[in-house]
Amino acid sequence: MKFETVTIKDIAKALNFSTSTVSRALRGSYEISEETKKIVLEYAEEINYRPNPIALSLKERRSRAIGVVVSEIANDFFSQAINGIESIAYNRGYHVIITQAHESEEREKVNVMHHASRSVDGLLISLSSGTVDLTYLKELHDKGFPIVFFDRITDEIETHKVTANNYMGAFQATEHLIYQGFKKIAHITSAPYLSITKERLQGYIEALEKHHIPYNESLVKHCNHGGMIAEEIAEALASLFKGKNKPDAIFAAGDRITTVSFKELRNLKSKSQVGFAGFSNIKVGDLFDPPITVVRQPAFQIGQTATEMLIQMIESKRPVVDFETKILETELIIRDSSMKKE
Amino acid sequence: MKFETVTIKDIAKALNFSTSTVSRALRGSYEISEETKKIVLEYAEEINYRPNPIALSLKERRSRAIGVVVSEIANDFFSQAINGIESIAYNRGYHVIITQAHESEEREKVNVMHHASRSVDGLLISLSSGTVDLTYLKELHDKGFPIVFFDRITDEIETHKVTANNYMGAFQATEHLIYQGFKKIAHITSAPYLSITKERLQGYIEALEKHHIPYNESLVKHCNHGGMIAEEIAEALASLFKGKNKPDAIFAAGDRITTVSFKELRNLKSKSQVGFAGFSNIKVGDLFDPPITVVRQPAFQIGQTATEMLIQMIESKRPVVDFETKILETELIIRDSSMKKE
DNA sequence: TATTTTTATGCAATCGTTCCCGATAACGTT
DNA sequence: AACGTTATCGGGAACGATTGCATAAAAATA
Repeated sequence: MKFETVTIKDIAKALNFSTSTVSRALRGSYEISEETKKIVLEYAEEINYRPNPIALSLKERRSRAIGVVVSEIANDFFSQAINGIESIAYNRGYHVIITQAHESEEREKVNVMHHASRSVDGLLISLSSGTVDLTYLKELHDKGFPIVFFDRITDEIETHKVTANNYMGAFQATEHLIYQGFKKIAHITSAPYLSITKERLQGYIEALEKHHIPYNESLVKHCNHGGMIAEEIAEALASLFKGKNKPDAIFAAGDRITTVSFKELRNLKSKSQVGFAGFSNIKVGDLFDPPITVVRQPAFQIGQTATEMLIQMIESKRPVVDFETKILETELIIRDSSMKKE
Repeated sequence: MKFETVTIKDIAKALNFSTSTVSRALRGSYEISEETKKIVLEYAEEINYRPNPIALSLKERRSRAIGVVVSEIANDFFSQAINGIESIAYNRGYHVIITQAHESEEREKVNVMHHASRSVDGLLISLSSGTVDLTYLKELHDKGFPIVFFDRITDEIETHKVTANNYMGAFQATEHLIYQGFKKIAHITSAPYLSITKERLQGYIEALEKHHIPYNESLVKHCNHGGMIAEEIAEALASLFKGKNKPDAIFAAGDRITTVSFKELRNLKSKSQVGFAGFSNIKVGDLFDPPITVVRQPAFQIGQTATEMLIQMIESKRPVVDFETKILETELIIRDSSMKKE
C-alpha cells in the first residue's frame, strides 16, 4: 500500500506559486515577502507537510544516518554501547541503523556493503569473531568512507578506534584472583584473531608473570564462536576439569562466555571451590549465586566516544588523516564468586 | 568528507552508452544485446558499482526499511524481540531502523514522526509507559501509513497487533504462588494506561478470585516509569512492607521491574520468606539467588510475527482493512524464588 | 519621464535511477 | 521496392527538494 504524502508541489499547485517560492518560503528565505511566507507556512501546517528526507538525501548526497554493525544486540555490552551511540547521534540529528552480524563474517560483509552503498554517511563496527578477511573494509576506508571501530578493533586499518583497556582489565582481574590465593587460573576466551582476545590474554599472562606463576597454555581455551554456542563453552570447561591438572579458578572473557561458563561451572561438582571472574556488563551480577565478580567495560562511553569521532569524520571538510585510538578504563567489580573459601 | 561513488552515469560515459542502456543492461533487460550486457556488467563489476538506494527510494517511493520504536534496547524482552524483527526483515530485504523512546511520550512522538516522514515504509511500535495521547499515531494510520503494534498495544487504533497472553501469564503466575500457599500476594506493575498493565492486573485479580482470596487494592503498586527509575520501585516495596499488612509474596510485571524489585527485596530483612515471581525474559534467571521464577514471553516470535504482518501490509496492493490481533502464549518457568519454605 | 535599484517570483538544473517513448538500423515479407 | 517487424539503443521526464540565474513588477532615483 502506498502512503499518500504531501509534497512541495501540492502546496505550489494549491496556492498557485512555483515550487521554488514554496521551498524558499518554508526555509524562511529573505527574498520571499512576509505575506507569501505566511500563506505558505499556514497552508503547510494545515495539510501537515513534512519534507521528504530521501529527496534531501539525494540532493545533498548524505543521509544523516549512521550504520552500526555488532555481533548481537541481545548482549549487555552491545545494548549499552548502542545506547551511548544513540544518545550522541540523536542530539546531532543522525539516525542509527543497527544490524547484527551474528559472529559471521559473511553476514558482516553483507551488512557493511549494504550500509556502504550510500544509505549511511558512516559506519561504527565491532568485528565479528568469525571475521578474518578485512580487505573489503579496507577498500571502503581507502575510498574515503568514514569508519570507526569500537570494542573489537583491528590493526589492519588505520582509522579512529575506541576500545576498553582490555589488557588492564584482564590484568587486574587475574591479579585479583592471584591475591585471593588461586594458583591455577584458567582462561576461557573467544576467537584468537580478535583484538580483545589478544589484549585480554596478554593481561592474563603478564599478571601471572608478575606473580611468578608459570603460564600454562593448556589452561587457555578459545571458543571461536564467541559464546554463541553454549556447547562449545561446556566442552572447554569439561576438558579443563577432566585432567589431573584441574584449575582452581576461571577467568572468562566476554559477556556471553562469562555467563555461560559461570552457569556450566555450577553443573560440575567442585563448583563452590572454584574462583570465578569474567568480563561482563550484566546489571544483575549481584543477584547471582554467588554474586559474580566482573570486569565492567564503559560500554555507554565507548559508544558515545565512537559516535563523536565518526560524526567528526563525516562532517570534516577535508579527509581525516590524523587517527586516534581511545582506550577507556574498565572497572573491576569484586563480588563473592572470586573469593577464596577455606 | 564526501565519499566518492560510482554512478550509472560514470559507466555510461566510460563505455559510451546512454544511462538507459546501462540501467537496462544491469537489470538484464531483454532489449539489450548479450554483448552489451556483458561489457556493462563486467565494467560495473570492475569499478565496483553499487546502485544508490536513496535514488531508488525516491524513484520507487519506498525505502525498503522499517522503523522500530521501543522504550529501551537494553532490556531482554526488547532485544530478543528485535532479533525476531531483524530475522524476518533481513530475509525479506528490509533494513531495520531502531529508535528508543526511553518511556517518554515526547521522545516517542519525535521518533515516530521522523520515521513517518517517508524514511521508512512502515512502523513497529511498542508504546512507552508515558504515552497517553495517541492522536498523531491515529492520524498517521488513517493516512495509510502501515503500523503494527507489538507488546504494548492500544485499543484506540485499529490495525494489526501482536502481544503475549499477558492475562494468562499473570493468571498462571499468581495461581502458582497461591498453590504454593502464599496468601497475601502483592503486584508491582507499570503505568496503568498500558495494555500489558491492565491485562496482567486482570489475570492477577481473576486468579485471586478463583481461589477466593479477596482482592486488596493496596497490594497493587504502579511504577509509572516502567522500571526506568529504581527509586520508584524501592519506594513501592518499602510502602508494601512498612504497614502491618505485609505481603508474603510478590508478583512483578515487566523485565526491569522484576529484576529491580527482586534486588530491592533482598535489601529488606524478611527476604527469604517472601515468594517472588515476575514477568521477565532474562536468560540467566537460574543463576540468581534464589533462582527466579519468571513468566517468559515469546519475544522472538512476537517480533517475527509483527514483522511479517507489517511487511504484508506494506506490500499489499490495496488498503488493508481486515486487522488481526495475535496473542502468543507465555511460559511459566518455576524456580526456587516462588517456593514456600516452611 | 526615464533610468536605476529593489523586491518578489519563476525557470531550470541538479542529485541517481528507472522507464515511457521514440529513433535507427537490419531484416523479412509481400 | 515499399512496408512492416524486430532488435537495440538513446532522449528525456519523473521522483522531491534546493538554488543560481533570469525576469517581471514595483519602488526609488535622477
